[in-house]
Amino acid sequence: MNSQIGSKSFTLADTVFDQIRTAIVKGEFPPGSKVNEPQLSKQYGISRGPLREAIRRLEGCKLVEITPNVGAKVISLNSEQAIEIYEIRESLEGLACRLAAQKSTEEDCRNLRDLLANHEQQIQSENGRLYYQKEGDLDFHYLIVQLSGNTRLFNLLCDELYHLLRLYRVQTSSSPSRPVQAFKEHHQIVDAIENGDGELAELLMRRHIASAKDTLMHQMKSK
Amino acid sequence: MNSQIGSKSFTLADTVFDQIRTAIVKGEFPPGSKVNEPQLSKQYGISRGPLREAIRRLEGCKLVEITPNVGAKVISLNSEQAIEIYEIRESLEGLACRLAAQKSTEEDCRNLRDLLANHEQQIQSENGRLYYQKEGDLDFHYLIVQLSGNTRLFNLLCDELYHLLRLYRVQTSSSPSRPVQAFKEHHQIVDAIENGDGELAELLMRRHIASAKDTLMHQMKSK
DNA sequence: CCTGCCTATATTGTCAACAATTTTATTGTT
DNA sequence: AACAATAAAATTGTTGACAATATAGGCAGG
Repeated sequence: MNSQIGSKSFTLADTVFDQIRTAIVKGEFPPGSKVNEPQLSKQYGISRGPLREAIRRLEGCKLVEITPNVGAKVISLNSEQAIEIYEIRESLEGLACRLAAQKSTEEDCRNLRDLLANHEQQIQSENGRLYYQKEGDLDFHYLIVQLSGNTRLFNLLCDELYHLLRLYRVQTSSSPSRPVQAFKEHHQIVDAIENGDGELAELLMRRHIASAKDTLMHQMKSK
Repeated sequence: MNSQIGSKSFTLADTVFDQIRTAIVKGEFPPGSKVNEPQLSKQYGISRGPLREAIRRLEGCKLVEITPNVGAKVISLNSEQAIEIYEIRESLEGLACRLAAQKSTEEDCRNLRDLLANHEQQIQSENGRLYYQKEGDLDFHYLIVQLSGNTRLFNLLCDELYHLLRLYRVQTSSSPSRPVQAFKEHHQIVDAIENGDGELAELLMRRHIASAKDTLMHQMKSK
C-alpha cells in the first residue's frame, strides 16, 4: 500500500507525494481539478520546492497531468481510458498468474487458500460482503502478483495501475460487481496455480479480468 | 521518439529531462554512476530547482534511483532485471498485436508491409543488416503498438520499457541476434494481423519476444 | 599499519524572493 | 448588453542562499 515502508521517508517531497496521492485516490481532490501550488504548500506546511517535486512524481504515476505554465490537474478517467487500463491489467495479471503457477511453493498456495477462506468468512455479513467487494478482491490480486516474483511487474501493477483503477471507481462511484461469481473464479485460479498449470492459470485470470472489463463496457454502452 | 513533439517544451525541467534521458540511454552516463546536481546544473546551465524536477521524472521512468539525502544514481540492469522486463514486454506486445489485428485497416496493413519491404531492402548491405539489428526491429514493434489504438499501452511500452531495454543493450553492449529469423517472424505476424486473427497474432508476437528472452537467458547461464 | 574518531568538505534538502506567464477583472467602445 | 482591449492579480517557472546530511580526509591511539 505505502511505498515507503522500511525506509524512513526523510524528504518532504516524498512524504507529501504519499499524502497527495492518497488524497487523490480517495477522491478528496475532484477529477480535473487544478493542483494549486500556493494553496497546497500552505496546506501541507512546506515550500513550493519539494511540493513541485512531489507533483512531478504524481505525473510519473499518471495521476496528474502537467501543462507548462498552466500547472497540474488531477486526471479524470473516462470509460475508454478505464478500458485501456483493464486491457493492460488483463495482460499483466495473466502473466503474473502464469509465473506464480510456475514458482509458487506449497506454503504459497496455503496462504492463497487461507486468504480466500478469510474472505469467505467475512462475506457472511453484509458488511463483509461490502468489504470483499471493495478491498478483498484486491488483496487476492496483490498476493498473486507478489508470488510471480517479478519485482518490476509488482511495481507496475501495485504502484501504478491499481491506484488508477481505484481512482476510476471513486470518480464514477462504481463498485465492482459480481462478487459471488468472482469468488468462484478465484478458487479456480488457485486450483490452477496449485497444479502448476501456468497456461490455465493465465487463461483463467485473463477471463476473470475480461469479464470485469465487459461489464464496464456494457455499462458504458447503455448510457 | 521524442515525447515533446508538437508541444514546445518551455520549461527547463522538461528539456533537461529529455537531454539527460537521451544521454543515459546512449550510455554517456555509466550505469550506477552518481547524478551530481551541482555538476549537472553547471553543465546544462540551469539552477538546481528545475534539475531536481527533471531527476524526479527520470525516477518515474525508472532510469535513476534516488536515495534520500544521498542522491540519484543511474540504474544498472542485471540480467535478471532484463528478463523481468522481457516478460512484461512479451505480455504487453502480445496484447498490442491482438488489438492491432482486431482494428487495423487495409491501409494499416499496407504500411506494415511497406515497412518490412523497406527493411528488406536495407538489409542487402552490411550496413543495412546492422541497421536492422539496431533500429529496424524496433520500428516494426513501434508501429504495431501504435496500431493497437491503446494510448496508455503505447506510452508504457514506448516511453518506458523500450528505453530501459535500449539502456540494457548499451550497458552490456549486446546486439539483438537472429536477424534473419526475426525477419521471417515479422512477416508471419503481419499475416495474422492482415487476417484479423488476433489470437494468432498475439501468440506469434509472444513467441517472437520469448525467443529473444531465451537467447538472453542462455547467454546468462553460460557465463 | 590499521582502526576509530573528529574535522572539513561537498552534496542534498529546503526556503523565500524574483521573473515570466497566465488568468481574472476592469474599462471603454459599439 | 456584448465585445475587445487593457490593467491588475494570481500562478507558475527559476534562481540563489541557507540548513541539514552525508562523504572524505586527517589525526590520535592502539
